[in-house]
Amino acid sequence: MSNSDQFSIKPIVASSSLRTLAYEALKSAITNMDLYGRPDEVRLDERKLSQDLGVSRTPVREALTVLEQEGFVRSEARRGIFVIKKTKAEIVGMIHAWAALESMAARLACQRASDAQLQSLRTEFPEFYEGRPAEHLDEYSDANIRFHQKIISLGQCEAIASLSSNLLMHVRGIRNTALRQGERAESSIREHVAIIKALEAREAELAERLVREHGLGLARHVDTYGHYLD
Amino acid sequence: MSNSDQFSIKPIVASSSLRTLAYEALKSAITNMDLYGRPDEVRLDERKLSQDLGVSRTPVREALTVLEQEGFVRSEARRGIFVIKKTKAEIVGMIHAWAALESMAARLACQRASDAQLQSLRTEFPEFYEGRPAEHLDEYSDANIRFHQKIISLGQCEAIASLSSNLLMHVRGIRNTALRQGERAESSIREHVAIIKALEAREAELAERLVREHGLGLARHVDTYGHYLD
DNA sequence: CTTCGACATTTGGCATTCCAAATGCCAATA
DNA sequence: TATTGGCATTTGGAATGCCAAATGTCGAAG
Repeated sequence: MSNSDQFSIKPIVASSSLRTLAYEALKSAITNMDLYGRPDEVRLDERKLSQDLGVSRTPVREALTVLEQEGFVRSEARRGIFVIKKTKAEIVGMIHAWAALESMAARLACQRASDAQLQSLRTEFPEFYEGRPAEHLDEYSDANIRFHQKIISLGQCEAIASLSSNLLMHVRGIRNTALRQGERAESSIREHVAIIKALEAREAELAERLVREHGLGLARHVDTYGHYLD
Repeated sequence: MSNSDQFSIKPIVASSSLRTLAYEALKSAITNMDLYGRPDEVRLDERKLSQDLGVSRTPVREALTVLEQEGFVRSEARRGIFVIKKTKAEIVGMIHAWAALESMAARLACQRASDAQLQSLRTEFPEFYEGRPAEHLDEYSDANIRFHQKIISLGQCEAIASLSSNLLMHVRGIRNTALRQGERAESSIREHVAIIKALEAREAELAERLVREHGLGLARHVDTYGHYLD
C-alpha cells in the first residue's frame, strides 16, 4: 500500500542539467540569428561561450555536440565552430522531407485520430475561415506553423513527430517569409481548408495527397523565389 | 606557380578523432548486440568503456551524447547509461517514417535521376529476377537493404538520405528477420520488381505509391507478427 | 526478525589542466 | 620588395580530478 494518493505528488523538480541549459540558450541564439543577412560565416568560441554562460567548457562542448548532430553547427578541429548556413538546395530538401513525413502523418491521422480530434481542427484554426489573411500576417504565420504541427501530432507517430520537429527548427524562418511573397497566403489557406475537410471525412489517400502537394508547392516556391538564400 | 604536378600528392591523412572512433565502436557494438534476447536492460559504464577502448572518459562521453541524440542510449544522471530497447510501436513508427521518406525519394528519383541510373537498378539487383529467394536468404537480405538505400540515393535529397540512414540503423535487424517470416520474401520481390518498372518508366506517382505501400506492408507485418519485441 | 539510518561506494556532471595542430606575425634573408 | 623560417597565440581535443546524488551494505535498535 502507499500514501501516494493522499498527496498530489508534484514531485520532481529535477532542474535541467547545465548541458541542457547551454543547449537551449545556444539553439535559441542560433535560430533567432539573422544568418542570411551577413555574408561571412559566424564562428563560435567555446571559451567565450562558456564565460558568457557562466559555466565551464564541458557542458558547452556537449551542447555543441548535439547542435552539430542536428546540423546547426559544424566543428572543425583546431579551426573553430561555425554556424551552418544552409543552401537553398538543402532547405528545399528539408521541405521535401517534411512534406513526406507530414503527408504520412495525415494518412495515419485518418486511421487513428478520434472524431473529436479531427473536428477540433476546424475550431482550432478559425483564421482559415475568415478570409483576408494579408491583414494579420503575423498571427497567421503562427497559425500556419501550428496547423502543420497539429496534423503531425494527430498522426500519433513518435518517429514522425520527432523528425519533423527537427526539420521545423531549420525551416521555421523560411515558412513565414515565403508566406509574404506573392499570393502564397491566400492559396495556402485554401489548401488548408481542403486538408481539413479531407481529414474530417477520413479520406486518407486524399488527405495524404493534399498535404504532400501543399508541401511540394512550398518547396517549388522556395526553389524559384528563394534566391536570397546562398 | 607550384611543383604540385610533380608529386602525386596523396594528401590528407586526417585520421578520425577519438570521439569518432569511440562512436563507431559503440554504435557497432550496440547495433550488433542481441537486445531482444535478454529481458534485463543493458547498462553501460563510462569508466569501463573508456578503459576497454583505451581512451579517457571525455571522448567516450561525447560519443555517448551523440548516441543518445540518435536514440540508441538513454542517460540518467547518477543512475547509468542504458541501451534503449525499442518497443514494437516505436519500430512500427520508424517504419512508417521510413516509408514516407523513401516514397518521396522515389518520386524525386523519377524527376531527377538519369536514364542510366534508373536502368542500373535492373542490373544491380539481378537477385530479384532469379526467383526462389528462399534459397539464398542471407544474400537476399543484403540486396533488400541495398535496394532501398539505392532508391533513396536516386532521390538526390540529402535531408531524406540522412534521416533515412538514421532510421535504418534502428530498423536494420527487423527488416531481415521479417523476411524470414511467412511468404514475405516472395511478395517482397514481386513488389521490388514493380517498383523498378515504375521508376524506369518515370511514373512518379506510381513509384511513390508502390514504395509507400511496400513500406506500409512491412509495418503491418511487424505490427502483427512482431510480438517478440517488447 | 524487521526496520532504519549511517557510511562507503558507485556514477555521471562539471571543472580544470594539458596538449598538439593550425594560424598569424615579424624579423631575417635573398 | 618578396619570401621564408620560427615563435607566440589561438583553438579544439583529450585527460584528469573533484563533487553531489543515488545506491548498497551492514549493524544497531525495536
